[in-house]
Amino acid sequence: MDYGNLAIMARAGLTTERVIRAGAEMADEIGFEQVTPTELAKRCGVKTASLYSHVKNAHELKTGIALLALAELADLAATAVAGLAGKDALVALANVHRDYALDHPGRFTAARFRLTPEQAVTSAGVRHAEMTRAILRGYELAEPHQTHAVRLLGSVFSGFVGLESAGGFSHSTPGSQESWTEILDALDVLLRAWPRTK
Amino acid sequence: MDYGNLAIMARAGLTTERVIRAGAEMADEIGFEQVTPTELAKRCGVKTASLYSHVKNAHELKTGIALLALAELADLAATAVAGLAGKDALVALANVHRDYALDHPGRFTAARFRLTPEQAVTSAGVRHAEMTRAILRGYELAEPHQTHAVRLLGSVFSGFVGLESAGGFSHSTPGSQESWTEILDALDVLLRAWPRTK
DNA sequence: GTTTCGTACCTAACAGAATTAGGCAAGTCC
DNA sequence: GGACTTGCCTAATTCTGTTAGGTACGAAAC
Repeated sequence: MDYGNLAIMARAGLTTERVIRAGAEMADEIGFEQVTPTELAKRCGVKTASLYSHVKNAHELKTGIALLALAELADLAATAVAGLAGKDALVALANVHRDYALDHPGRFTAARFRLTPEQAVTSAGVRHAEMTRAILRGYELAEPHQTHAVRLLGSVFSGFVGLESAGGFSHSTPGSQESWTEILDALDVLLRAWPRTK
Repeated sequence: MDYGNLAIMARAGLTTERVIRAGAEMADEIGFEQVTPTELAKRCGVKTASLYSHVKNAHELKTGIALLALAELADLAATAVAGLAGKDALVALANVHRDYALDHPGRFTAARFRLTPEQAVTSAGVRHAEMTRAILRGYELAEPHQTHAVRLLGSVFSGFVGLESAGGFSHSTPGSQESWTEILDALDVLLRAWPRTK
């Protein structure tokens, strides 16, 4: 065995948590799809095989990043909407999603990583639904309309931000920021005039 | 060389088009991410290396499937909305997206594959935007509101269908179909009462 | 009918990624 | 100081993506 480099061979001191956190940063820099055990090991200053002490395999690594992103996003959302109601809360929640996607593109796509049903119910995904439901209190929507509205908002946030970060709006005018503010205005109007025909 | 199997070694007769079409079917069966030259070659009854006569590499294969899906979807949308206006057109266009995603999950995620700007403008993606714009004629929205509305509709279609096929709505009541119809009702209301404050 | 030619397909080889097995050694608890 | 845990390593295996170069099928040219 080669002990020539003992002095610089200090342990990296990795844990599962740190590995996943490093993976999340890597996703933001080079893209979620490009996150690979080999590349992540290089970043952690460790041989590839050593990662497998902390993470079972590549798929579990990605799952871990997805769960981390969902939790982070839920935390940000919770503090953003605290103390707000009505349109202010709506705008705050919406912007949390958009800003997160712009600041952390890799984590954002990770958050859309397909989870198993068991993982999904354990994840922070449920907190997102609860939070969306919370901001709808100001609009006085009874069930089942409230659930439908929750799903609409989730769809718009996820859809708009997904299209925007995929470059879908970048080659036409006006800029996406204008559309975003007007769409939020429109959603506010819609939630107050929600059709309750049934 | 081994000529023992000459009788069953007839040429597969592949072309770029057929390879991509086979890839699209494969995506629907096993998922877009799992579409790989190795696996596709098996399906085509050909050695892996032989695919590279028709497709430059794995990434170009995926791009080809994405462009195919976008074109198919645009064709379906065009015939679905032909002769319709107002809410009928809105519902028809929306359902084309949802039905396509349910029938062809692999192709649907392929349609969201990230393209280069050059590919994007050449793709059928522009036809989608034009079609959405067309169904908005019935709502008499002037620019720039029309563009904002186009983007909202795109976001809702893409977002809802994406969440639904990822299982996002499958563990709560009511069923996603109910939300879908109510959301379309709501969008119709919204488009007629679109805020034009500026 | 033979020659010519393009190309669909092959074999062979390699690089890189994921994964497993087994071993050393660094820090910890007595 | 000895024993135990575990973080990290080396080594080997397998699988996928990709390139290079060759062979034969099918059609068109002569």
